[in-house]
Amino acid sequence: MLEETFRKGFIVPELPDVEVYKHQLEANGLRKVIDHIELRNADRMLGDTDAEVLRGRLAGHSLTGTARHGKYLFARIGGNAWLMLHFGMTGYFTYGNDGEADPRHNVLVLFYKDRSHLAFNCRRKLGAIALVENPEEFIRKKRLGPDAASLSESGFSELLKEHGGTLKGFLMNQESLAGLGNVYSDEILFQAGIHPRTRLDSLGDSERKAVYRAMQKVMRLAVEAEAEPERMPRTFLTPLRNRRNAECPFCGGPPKRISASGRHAWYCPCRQPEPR
DNA sequence: CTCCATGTTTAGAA
DNA sequence: CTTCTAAACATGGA
Repeated sequence: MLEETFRKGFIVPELPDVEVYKHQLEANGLRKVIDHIELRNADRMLGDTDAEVLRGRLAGHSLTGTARHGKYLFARIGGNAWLMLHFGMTGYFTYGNDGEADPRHNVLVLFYKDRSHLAFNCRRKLGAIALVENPEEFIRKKRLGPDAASLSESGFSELLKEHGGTLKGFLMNQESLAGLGNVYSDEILFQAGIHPRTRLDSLGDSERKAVYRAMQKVMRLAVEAEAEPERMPRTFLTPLRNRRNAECPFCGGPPKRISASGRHAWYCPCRQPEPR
């Protein structure tokens, strides 16, 4: 069996990507005994977690379940211990049999007794690896907002009313809403037909509802496309980012790029008019 | 060689 | 208090 790489190239993991990683972990990494693990150049990603303690908690044990909050993935080790992974800007999994291709920048490899292995590849090492006792407490300590995929429409509307600033900033701030980053916040606003610099206090009920519906739609379709831009619907803006001669799927014109909330926001004026 | 992409943390300004 | 901006981190690609 060939090495199976689930992600290649330059992809920035956000909620839909991490949801896909969660499915990969569930399909390939659970209920098999880990023989040993390898940590490579992972010191700065481990934070307070002691490498030897992590080694001891994983070797000889199995992962028994998964959880996700925002961009954080948790794998249950058993008892009161979870392995927490954050994919930063360049993280992804590979899975294969021992002795096969071993990509550079693997920071954590779980070698199973059945001679397969699951590797966490993190080229820029801006992600994180940790041993966590209680995911809920971890989420509280990080001050993360509610998971974007777990909110009801009314819960989302209330959340919008509790915060200020711009829509783009709200969607990207993990403390207001957990899971979305630069790429998907743009996609949601493009699908909703609302300008990224729209202020929260100027939104009406119908606009709050439109953002919620677009958020649900974008996340569902992105996961269905396994978070690969080229497999997303033709009406998505995401595959056109940073592409030369890109044409808006609705008007044929070139999408625009502006600075918003410290990032480059892509949008199209044909359906996202300047606010006020 | 420089600049850029991105998430998160931290610092500081308004 | 909130909101916004910018730098730092790592590293390959343009």
